[in-house]
Amino acid sequence: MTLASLVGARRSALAQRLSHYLRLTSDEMDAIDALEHGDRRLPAGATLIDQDGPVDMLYVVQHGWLHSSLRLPSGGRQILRFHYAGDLIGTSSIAWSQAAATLTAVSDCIVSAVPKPALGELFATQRRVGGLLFAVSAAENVAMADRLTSIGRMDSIQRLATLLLDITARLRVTAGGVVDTIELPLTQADLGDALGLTKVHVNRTFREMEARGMIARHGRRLTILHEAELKAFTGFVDRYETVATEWLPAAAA
Amino acid sequence: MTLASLVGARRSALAQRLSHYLRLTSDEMDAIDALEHGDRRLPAGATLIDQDGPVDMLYVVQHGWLHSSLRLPSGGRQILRFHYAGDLIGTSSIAWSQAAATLTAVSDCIVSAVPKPALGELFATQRRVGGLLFAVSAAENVAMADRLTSIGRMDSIQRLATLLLDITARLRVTAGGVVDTIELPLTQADLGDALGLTKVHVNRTFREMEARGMIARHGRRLTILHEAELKAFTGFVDRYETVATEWLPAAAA
DNA sequence: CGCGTAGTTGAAGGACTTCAACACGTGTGG
DNA sequence: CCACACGTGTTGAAGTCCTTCAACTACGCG
Repeated sequence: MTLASLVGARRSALAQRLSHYLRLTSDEMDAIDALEHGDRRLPAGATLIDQDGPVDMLYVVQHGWLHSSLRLPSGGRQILRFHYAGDLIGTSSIAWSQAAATLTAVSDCIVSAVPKPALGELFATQRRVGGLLFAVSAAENVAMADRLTSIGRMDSIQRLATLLLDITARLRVTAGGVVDTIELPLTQADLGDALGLTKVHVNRTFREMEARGMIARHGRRLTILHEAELKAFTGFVDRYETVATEWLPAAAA
Repeated sequence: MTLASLVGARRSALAQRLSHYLRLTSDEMDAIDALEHGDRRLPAGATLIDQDGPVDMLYVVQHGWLHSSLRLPSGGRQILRFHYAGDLIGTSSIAWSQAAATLTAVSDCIVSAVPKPALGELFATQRRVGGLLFAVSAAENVAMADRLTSIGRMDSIQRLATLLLDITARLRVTAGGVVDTIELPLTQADLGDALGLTKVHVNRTFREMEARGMIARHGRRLTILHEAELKAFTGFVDRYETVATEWLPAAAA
């Protein structure tokens, strides 16, 4: 038992996330909390990690959201995914000592640093948690595959609709309860970089979706009007709702 | 020590792959070999797992290659990635009990079945191997991000070039030595589904690349003529060459 | 030899891009 | 306090890349 657990201090967002999938013992939660070595506050727009720069840390998102992106030789940019509270990010530093992607804060954020060896220790000492992290990583892989499919095989309306559904689904987890209106801190240029479109065409797509009554916008506030229809239309599946855990061994004594 | 290791029987392709990244103890290799419960032989074109079908197994590719794909409500198909000897596939079954994607044999294949609980046991008993699998999964994530960027932000020539470079790089690992000519068992329709293009346009792109002297084709045999230039042109990076392991704990005694 | 699959080509059309201009809101310095 | 700059959003017109449709060729296999 750590002091944190005795005094009931707030758990790491990672521990909260993982306990959503699996009932963790307090030893396991303590071990996850103990990964973190210091918080870092990021204003919206700040860069946490820069592509091709050296990295020896991972981070846990505690609050706010970020995105990871790749810069192209030709000058373009592709936004790869968005990261929310409870996500373990910068995992490319696990496989290499150079960052594969750039991490940028979308909103004001708080992230906690995790040294790589601490994660190694977690795999060694907590029998189940490593497996659970692997499962979450597999789920993220599938979510990325969905994005790939969206960009490779759908038109601009479906692409944008899928992304908006994805963002609202993820934001709801932290917001709690039913939310159908979200505050989007992304520019249309950002959305274009995420969708493989130009900002001009993102704008036209927004207006077309409004004209069809799919969404409503007021400034940066965006409302999805017919969510069920939109999900059917795009074939959207929330990959983060559940993760199977029955295959994991029992927790260590 | 298992019998297999005593008599020097062939190691699982997964053990071979992992020992490329990290010097494994014979205990660790035995544990990895012990994951596998029976081989399965697949002719080219056969389906190993069908999207939305039930799954309770993972597979290790021992020989040949496969691809995973998603079918769209609209009838289209997106090929997500190719899997080669040493890959652990069907990992979406780790996170759910339904398959997220379809797995299809590209060439004649041999795969070994791995029950999910066996993998859980591996995470519990082999301190380092779980972490290594997590690192490999992180690398796969980045490779997928590269594909996403390719499809989202590149024109057809760059997309096709990137894919061809990727395939030759991966095939070389098993072929061993320098190979600049590969036998492509993929149809142009397959390539289109992988690249987010139509088969017609894949054909035109091939011919354009030939005309520019980038590649040569004779039937299904394909030669990359100026690999270095092509890599610079596309910004291709082989994400599987190395995986950092210095952060892993020491092997169990 | 004929049939099916894969590859190839042309012509027309459409989705998205590019370029360019303007509108709007916000913050900052004169 | 207003002028101005700047980032973001919006719109039009022209152009490009890729798709669609349709036909035809080449190849392998019964």
